[in-house]
Amino acid sequence: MTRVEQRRRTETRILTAARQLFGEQGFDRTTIRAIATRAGSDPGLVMRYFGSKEKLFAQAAAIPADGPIEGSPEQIAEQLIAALTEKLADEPTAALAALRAMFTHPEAAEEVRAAMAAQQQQVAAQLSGDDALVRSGVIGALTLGLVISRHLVRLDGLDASPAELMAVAGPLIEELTTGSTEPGHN
Amino acid sequence: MTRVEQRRRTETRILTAARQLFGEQGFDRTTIRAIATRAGSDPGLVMRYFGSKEKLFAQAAAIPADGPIEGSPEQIAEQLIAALTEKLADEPTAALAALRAMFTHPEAAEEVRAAMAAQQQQVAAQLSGDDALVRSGVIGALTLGLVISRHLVRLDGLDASPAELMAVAGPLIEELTTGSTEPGHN
DNA sequence: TCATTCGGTCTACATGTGTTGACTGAAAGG
DNA sequence: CCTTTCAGTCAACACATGTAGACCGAATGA
Repeated sequence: MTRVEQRRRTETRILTAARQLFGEQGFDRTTIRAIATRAGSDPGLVMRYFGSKEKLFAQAAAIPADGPIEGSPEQIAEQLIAALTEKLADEPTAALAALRAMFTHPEAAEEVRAAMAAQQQQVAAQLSGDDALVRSGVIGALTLGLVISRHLVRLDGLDASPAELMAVAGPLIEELTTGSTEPGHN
Repeated sequence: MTRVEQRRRTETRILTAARQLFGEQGFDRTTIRAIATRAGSDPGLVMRYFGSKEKLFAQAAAIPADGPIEGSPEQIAEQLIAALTEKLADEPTAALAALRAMFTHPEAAEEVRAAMAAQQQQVAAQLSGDDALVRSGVIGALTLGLVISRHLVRLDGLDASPAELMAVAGPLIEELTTGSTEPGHN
């Protein structure tokens, strides 16, 4: 087996193991030794290939960017619902690591905040009413709450199929995007 | 100063410092030494008074139980909205520790899950429709998402006043409790 | 007043962690 | 074929942490 190929395989195994463990236990409770063991490798090698635990985490917990969101409020709602349905699908190991580490690891917190803020700005720009930012924020909060409740907390009713969940949550998002409170305070 | 009084004061200072630090940094990143320092005390004393870091955390991160929730769907909605408004108020240091530790500390996770499940069961029991459990679960998820987004993530639009937030989120809860999807699947 | 309790402080230990560096053997390439 | 490179392994170090125990001085109570 050629050397570059071998190296690539090992790096992949380490990265996969890191993603799993960071996602299962968070940053602090995950040790380099545990990652190496699960990857069938060695702590020293992990360090040599990724530099430090921090750098390894940065690579493992990168959040894949959502596609752009634009159009009329109805189209916005449609895209948000599609995106959320995807996030509720099973085994989203990619963002799980960042999500779990978010509360104890400052960099992960920034990662998540940035990802959420980006989507929120896009949505708010298309909504009318002076509470557009609040409404888009609530959309983000609802999304975050659903993902966390399902995948991290494993809350009782949230283990239903994505379709069933969206049958309940979908109308909420539509209401948040299209149903505008009239301008002017109460 | 009498001895019992002195002891009570010191214990209180330690418990307060513990709540703050656990809430700010989570369980793993909070050290006994840091707690002792913030409390103007000593690590050994913390151990002697609380037994272990685990026991101290258990006392510091106990979640105050919500009052019972019951009545017609309209009354349910009203009570849920009142409870959420309270949770969105500023400085909820009590549950913050448990909330932040939830994702890395198994016991804290159980604590939060139990608290949420309890409320969820009460709500679901009063709702009609065969998706009652899902709807009450989504209520819990929305609540969790809002609290986390506001206090932990500090998401952009969520720094509005509780009143403004509830003007947006309130109708969602009403819809989830009163607006029932008709029995029978789609 | 004198012995005792106990809040408080200090030091030390065992352990687990990230990280480093030396070493080994096989692939690479002239 | 011989030298160089490099993936992989092993042992060790420096450090932080939870925890235990010795010690000191003031409040307590007989």
